[in-house]
Amino acid sequence: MVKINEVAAAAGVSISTVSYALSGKRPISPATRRRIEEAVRTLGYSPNAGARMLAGSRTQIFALTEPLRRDTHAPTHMAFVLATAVAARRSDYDILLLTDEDAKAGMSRVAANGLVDAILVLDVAPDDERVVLARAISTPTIFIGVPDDSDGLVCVDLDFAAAAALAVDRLADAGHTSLGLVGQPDVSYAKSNFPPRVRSAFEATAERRGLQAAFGTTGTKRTSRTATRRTVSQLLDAGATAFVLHCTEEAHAVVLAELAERGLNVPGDVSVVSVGASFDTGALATPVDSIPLVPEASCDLAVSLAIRSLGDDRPEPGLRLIPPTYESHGSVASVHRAPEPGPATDSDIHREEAVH
Amino acid sequence: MVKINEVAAAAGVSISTVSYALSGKRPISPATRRRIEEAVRTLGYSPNAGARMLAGSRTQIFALTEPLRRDTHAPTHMAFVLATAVAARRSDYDILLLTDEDAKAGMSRVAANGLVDAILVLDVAPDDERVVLARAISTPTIFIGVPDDSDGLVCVDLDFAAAAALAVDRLADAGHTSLGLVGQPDVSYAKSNFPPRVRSAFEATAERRGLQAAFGTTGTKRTSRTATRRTVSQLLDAGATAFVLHCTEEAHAVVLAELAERGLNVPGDVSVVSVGASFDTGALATPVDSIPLVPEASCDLAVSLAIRSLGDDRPEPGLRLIPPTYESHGSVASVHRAPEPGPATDSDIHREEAVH
DNA sequence: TTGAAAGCGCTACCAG
DNA sequence: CTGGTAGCGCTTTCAA
Repeated sequence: MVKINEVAAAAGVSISTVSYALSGKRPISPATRRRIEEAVRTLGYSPNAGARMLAGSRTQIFALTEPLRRDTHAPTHMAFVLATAVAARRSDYDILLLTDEDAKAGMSRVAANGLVDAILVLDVAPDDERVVLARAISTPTIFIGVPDDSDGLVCVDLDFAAAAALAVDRLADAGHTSLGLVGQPDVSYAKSNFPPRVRSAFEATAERRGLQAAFGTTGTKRTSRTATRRTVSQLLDAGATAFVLHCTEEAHAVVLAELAERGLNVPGDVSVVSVGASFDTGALATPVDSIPLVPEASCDLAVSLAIRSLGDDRPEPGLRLIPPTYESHGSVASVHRAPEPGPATDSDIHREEAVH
Repeated sequence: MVKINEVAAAAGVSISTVSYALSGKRPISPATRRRIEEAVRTLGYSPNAGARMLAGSRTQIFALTEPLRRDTHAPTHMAFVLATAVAARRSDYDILLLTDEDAKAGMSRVAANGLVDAILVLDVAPDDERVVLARAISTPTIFIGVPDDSDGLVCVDLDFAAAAALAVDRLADAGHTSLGLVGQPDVSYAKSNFPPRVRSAFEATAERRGLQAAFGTTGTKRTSRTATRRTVSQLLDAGATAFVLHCTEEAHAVVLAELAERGLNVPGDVSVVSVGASFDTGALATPVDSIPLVPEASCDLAVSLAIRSLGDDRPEPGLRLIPPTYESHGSVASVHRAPEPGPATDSDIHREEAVH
């Protein structure tokens, strides 16, 4: 492994000059800079990571903690890991994986031994145990996701509540008066932080707009075809003319297939909007309007906050909620014929039932 | 961050004694050892990672390179990453993620700057570009998967060929004379290293045993329900009375559903064996015999080889193929009635058709 | 069984 | 604009 003194010798300068040329922390004459860069290239020099850490107290490594529970949706998770890694590399950072059985052990360790400059927290649970730990350590920590108690933390996420509200508003504007939400498997409402946010915003906005709102999940522990089908039919029975989907790609496909089988046309008979999907809903059998969850958006922001945490303008603690965007794919249509007013009672209007 | 001299002071010994007590590289009297451990605990000492790297030239970090192509099957991939991380932590190693757009860049970098002690290569392609690089760098590199040209490399993998052969043999022993292989999406046969190994061993063993063998994939770029269904019916049309499955969990479910819909009973009418699955085939609607791919097996071995590479008994280059194991779940039955010998010609016997 | 001290390769301060 | 050099915190000889 070639070291800095060899580069210095090859370029005919001192090692401090090489160091400064590489870090850009002080002006170097174009001539010497060129000679140094030349030497670096021909010798294939790359500064020793350990020495750098020790001397500079910057490791150029971020830890990424991910509990990897059994019910984690692998594709989405992978998209976040990838997006984080790419964003980090853009700023010359590497990612150290912390998949500890006991998430706290890994975080404490890297916080204590100075292996990483900051910690990024993925797959945040409502009552995440990493929250208390983050407050205790001095290593800057950024949450990608919002725990119940986010006091004093720096958190980044899609504004799921606004996304759900946006979906409901669009459908309401199109004249729909009865909506159905096809949600995640039951377990996600306890273990993850965002499904509940979607659900309550869905219900609250529907209530505000005076719409009927029904809710159903796509399984117990994981997405199941039969549970999804059952939910679709129950939501239809409840009178839904529009669906909000907050579920896996497979569940999207099942919902669309189920509607097609019943001869229901999208958007002719039923309108559909997807919320928080991180795959391309335009590529489904029936393209579906989407208010997507964009991993790159959250992860880029998280990385830039992590980097800022190391400098002077440390970011204020608080939530950074990314505003939702609406992608049209033609799956929402206005309701033209007046809705047949059945013998609806007041209590029906605000009904919201869990279907499992 | 508390440092070694503080521990030494607290324990009333020299810093070298602390260092040796922690590394166990020389005998320490029980009394001093106790005092040191005590001090370490109360002070919460953890040796500075950078200093350790610099002085000891051991980083306690392994790089894990994973190209993360679009067609990567996320759940399987995640299982391997997790298994690697867990195995590494057991030996006090952390995992640095290398998801570079350009895999080679990351590997060269960590090899040049000494950030990692060894590199683990995941998701190996037949003509993987990381192969040439691995030969060029001095950082020990372990492949989890087998590239076409594995000369001089240390590779670990399930013996997919033996697994496929075992499946065919079991079915042949049960009296089946016509087998169908439900494989991966087409693209995997070019981009991945193991699907071709399964397919060719399947065909070769069938030929050796004098069986008919037909082959079909589960999609073009990714697993699709319709493609899988079509393959099932084409294999049945080809006369298959037994299926070997080498596909995703979803595809397994589709195959079983398709058989059930046709009133075909498993194992009464059709026998089924799964090869290379890393999920629980016993938990499917119809439990299926399995010759599983166990991520832990490959990853544990890979990690132990990586560690050995750092010591004196460096492992010889070469393939370490893990022998397959057979898990019964009752999905294979003997064929009792003699097979009706249709007007089979010689060319039919060895027919093998790709169904897409 | 224990200590003292020489580096590991780099960053960043102090000089010039 | 450029050099010299003192550490960074640890591991590991060399001595006792």
